[in-house]
Formats: sequence, C-alpha cells, structure tokens
Amino acid sequence: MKVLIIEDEVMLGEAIGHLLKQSKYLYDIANDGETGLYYALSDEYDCIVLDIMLPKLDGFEVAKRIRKEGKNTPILMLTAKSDVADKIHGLNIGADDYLTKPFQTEELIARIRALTRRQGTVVMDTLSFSDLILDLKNYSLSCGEKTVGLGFKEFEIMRILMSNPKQVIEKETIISKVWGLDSEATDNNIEAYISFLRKKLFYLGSKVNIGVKRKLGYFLEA
Amino acid sequence: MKVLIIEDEVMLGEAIGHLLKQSKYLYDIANDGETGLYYALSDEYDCIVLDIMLPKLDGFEVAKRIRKEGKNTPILMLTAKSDVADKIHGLNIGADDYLTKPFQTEELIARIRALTRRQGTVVMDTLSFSDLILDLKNYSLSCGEKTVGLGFKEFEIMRILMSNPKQVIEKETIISKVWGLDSEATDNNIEAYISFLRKKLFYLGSKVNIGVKRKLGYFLEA
DNA sequence: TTTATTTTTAAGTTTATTTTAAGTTATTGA
DNA sequence: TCAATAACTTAAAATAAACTTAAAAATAAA
Repeated sequence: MKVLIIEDEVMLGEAIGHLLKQSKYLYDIANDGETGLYYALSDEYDCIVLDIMLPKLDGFEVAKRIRKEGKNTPILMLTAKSDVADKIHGLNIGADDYLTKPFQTEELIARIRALTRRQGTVVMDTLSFSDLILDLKNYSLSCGEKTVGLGFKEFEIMRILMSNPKQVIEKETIISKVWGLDSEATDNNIEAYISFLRKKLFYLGSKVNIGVKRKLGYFLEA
Repeated sequence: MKVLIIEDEVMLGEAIGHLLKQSKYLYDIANDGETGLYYALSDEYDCIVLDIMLPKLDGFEVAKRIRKEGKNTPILMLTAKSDVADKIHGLNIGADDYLTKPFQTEELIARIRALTRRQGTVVMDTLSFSDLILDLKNYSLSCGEKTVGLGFKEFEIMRILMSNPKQVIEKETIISKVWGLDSEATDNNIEAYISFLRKKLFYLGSKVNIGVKRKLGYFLEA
C-alpha cells in the first residue's frame, strides 16, 4: 500500500511519512501542488494525503484535476482552518475525507486505513495463488506448514506479483511501485530481491516459481 | 460491463439479472458450480456474483479454483447464513466482498458497482487469428490447450503478423519495427525468426501458417 | 550506543536470446 | 532445363540480460 503525501511543510510531510512507515505503508512526498499532481496521475498510489495550502497549485485545484483525469484514488484533505465552507468545497470537488490541523496521529492513520480499505468492503488480509498464501497483516508467506517472514521490499514485490499472477509485470512497474517514481534503483536491485524470493520459495517447497521474460519483467507461474 | 451470476435458485438468479440490466450491466447466469466455474474462467466478466450453496461444486470451491487459475475477477459472495466463520473463510479464499441473503437490491447494485469500479480502464490483452491466441500480457501464444512462451523478438514479429492477418507485411517493415529504423539487421535475421515461429506453430498444432511472398514479405494464413 | 536487520552495491557467473554463417531447399525466368 | 536468386534451417558463436553472492552501507531496534 502506497500513499502520496502532498505537503509543503517539509517537517510535517516527513512526520506523516514516518507514521505511515510504522504502519507498514510505503509513501512518496511531493512539496508543491504541481509535482504532487504529476505524481498523483501516475496511478501508483492507493491514497493521497493532500494539503490545501500549497505553492504553485492549491489542494483544491490538485484534487479537481485528479478527478478530471478520471482517477478515483481516495483523497484525504488536510487544512489549517476548521472552516466548514472549505470542507464542503473539498468534498464537492472529490475529496473523500477531511482532517483539520493539528491532528492526532492515530486519527490520521485511522482515516487513511479507512480510505485504503476497499470501498464498502471488509479488508482482504491474504492473497493466494496456487499453494502460496501471502499474509498481508504480518508480512509472511506460507506454503502448507511452512512459513517465512518477508522483508519490506520482498513483501511489496511479492504482493505485486501475487495480485497479478501469470501476468508479466514490467520491471519499470516494480521499480516505480516499490522504490518510487523518481528513484535511482536499477534493474539489479530487483534482480537481487527476486533472487531472495526464489530462495524462500525453494525453502517453502512451493510449486510456484518466479518466471522471467527477458527484457520485459517477471511473473508467477504454478 | 458484464457480470456472471452463479446461483442455483433460478428465480433469484433472474431477479438479480433483472436488477443488473436496469443498471446497464450485461450478465450471464450459471445454475451450478461446475458450469459457473467454466464460465468464470472464460475471462469475459468484470465481476462474479457467487452463491455458496450450489450443486456440483460449492461457492468456496469455485472461488478457490478461479483464484488458482490466476484470475482476479472480483467476486461478491452470497449466502443465506450470516455466519462470521463463513465470511472469513470466503474472504481468505479470495472473495472480494460478501452479502447476506436476504439483501436490499440497492445494496447489491452498490457493491457490484464498487467492485467493478476499481478495475480501471479496459485494455485489450489478446490478439487472435483463426485458432491462435497471442497473449499480450504474458507474451505467450496458444492454440487450444497448448501454449508456448515467445521471446521478445519472436513476440514482436508475431504481433505484427497477427494485427494484419492475411496481409503481406514487407520485410522492410518488420525490420524497422522490430530492430529499429537504422539497424544493421539483414533479411536473414528475419528468416531465422520466421523459422523459429514456424517451429512453434507446428508444435502447437495450429492450422495457421506463415506464408511468404517472394521478394516482398510474410503473411499469416489459416 | 550496540546489535540486528534490511537494503544496496558490485563483481563474477550463468543463461537466454540474438546473430552469424554455411549448407540446403525452393522458386523463377531465360 | 538449369542457373541464379531467394528463402529455409541449423548449429554454434556472440552478446546482452539476468542471476547469485558476499560484503558494505544504511536503517531500524534494543
């Protein structure tokens, strides 16, 4: 799960990021409306935390354009004022929830959790493919009796592969979802993790293996 | 948008279908688990409404097999009991949402709408000609039961041929599309790949073969 | 802080794809 | 009919991509 934070107060942005990380979310931060919008449209995020007061493009404008592009990524708006008019305006424009600064950290996390939960649905807490079960709650992968814990990045990669089993996922996609859009990560980074994951699949004795399509990407096969 | 209803109570199935029709959805109905599963695997549906109590194969089993085949079509499970254990079991197996009978019709439609919304844009992910299917997502070519993986260049060539079946594609065109405009590649390069592809078509047992027009290029014929 | 874990880096190794090339077969037109 | 040309097939060589590791660096936890 990945959250985009659009917030110009650097310290606050980092603080939110830190909180999210502790709750096992990935995140990126954009410091102004323009870059924020650009990131938001990339489709990498499961939720967007959006400040209203922003340089270049204010939060309302950002939200409006995101919706205009047909994206319905959940948006949680942040504002300094507890102005009801602002709130209504934001919700009309397409924000999904609203939080007034200053806020309790638990409150923020709770709201993000609510938004990232699939609309009107109970959260799914495992993903499965063939004989594998990926536990989204405690970051473990199991096959029959055996279970192994996965590191953060191992987990994210496995999740991407297991949400689209048998489909070739481009390395590009994996890098931008796991390391971030503007990351320095190279193919070799992915390769190392794929190697780690394969070792774990072997240990688990699973029938599943991670296949590769040269020049393209990776996929799961039974 | 098309929904598959797997429900043995004929009246209920029809009623759901009727509701869906009013909301501009297309639908098919299967009356037992076995046919339901068969339909589900055809990849035509954007959402599946699945009863648990079913003849031949129960809903849990159907869901499990759908996921095992790597399909992640959203599944909305229906059940008569409001049993929590059932609910958890269903979600673990890969259902995306749950609804207890009897239910409000608005509720059903709202949930189906939620499940079909997050799917995003529909992309064409296969090309077909005669008995061949080229899978653009996992770079494979299949005919009936058999499937072979294609390498990058094999795939690109096959894609060009299959997008213009029966039309003669000049070698020039193939070279510039696959190797690049300013490449050093010779006709012999293409010939080698055509040979590889023919071998694979033979292995697949397809009726299709790659024909040649001397001095011009190649084409597919049934 | 120290310790443990995760992540990155980098080099050497392996492997799949791609190219080359030489021998074979088919097609064309003089 | 038979050169001549074009296309076919194949093995083996070359190349580029992917794999694997160990070790260094960074990060989180104690």
